[in-house]
Amino acid sequence: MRQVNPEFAPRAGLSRAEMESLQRRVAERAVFEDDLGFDPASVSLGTPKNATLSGGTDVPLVAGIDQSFLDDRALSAVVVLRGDEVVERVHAVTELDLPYIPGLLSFREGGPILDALAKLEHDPDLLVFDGSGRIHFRQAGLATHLGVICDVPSIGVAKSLLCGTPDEAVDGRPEGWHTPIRADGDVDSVGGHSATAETTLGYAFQSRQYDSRPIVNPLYVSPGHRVAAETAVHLVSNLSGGYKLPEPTRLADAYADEAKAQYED
DNA sequence: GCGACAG
DNA sequence: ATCTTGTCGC
Repeated sequence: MRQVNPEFAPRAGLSRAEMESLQRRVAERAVFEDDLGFDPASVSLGTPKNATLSGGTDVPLVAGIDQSFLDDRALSAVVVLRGDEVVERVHAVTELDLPYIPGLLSFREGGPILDALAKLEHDPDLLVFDGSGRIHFRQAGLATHLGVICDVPSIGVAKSLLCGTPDEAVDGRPEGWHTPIRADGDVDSVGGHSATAETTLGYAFQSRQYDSRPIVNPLYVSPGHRVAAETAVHLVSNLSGGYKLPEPTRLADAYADEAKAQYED
């Protein structure tokens, strides 16, 4: 798929200040409102195998993206779904030039992910990333950064909270429960995007819970680009199928491990 | 100086 | 993220 805004692509050799500055420019360009180009209700698993809805529009293509690692190389995996059907899987192995630094994840994994996305024959209507979108110090997490570069609607699904504060305690909640993640002092207001105590950056969302002991932590869902926080949770809910992680992410995760085996000596 | 932090 | 055995439950 094509990079509509390549000027935001993470380049190697930037200073920390330059990376943070680029993130602010990304956040200014990001749209945290619905501009999907498709009906969110048409995104679901268990959609009939036919590729067309009653209205004549195509069922949206949803891509799940995840990484695995081999020494100092990243393996980025992308799985594209139409309903519950896998229509394409691609992966790329890329040298890493940065360590993991909280807040700068897109500079470590962004390049590898773009390499994988470039191999796609199908153009996804929605990108689902493993990590944060707007829930980020400069409101430009991985999902936002890559969503803006591709100018495709995107969502961030993280397994832990980078910053911000949940409205309510998140422990032991039932499936389907969700509560806003509000901006706090760690979050900067950027461009037209405020970061007051009322600003909803995303949601904690309980996708799965068991009747028994081990309490499952919620997911932290946030808008990447061209989607509202409320819609992002709705979409992730629609993409959930019996497991904690939404299906696109779960399949990309499994594919990243599967493909990794082919490169291990 | 202290705290706190996606993958 | 990654390193890893057993164990509990549907």
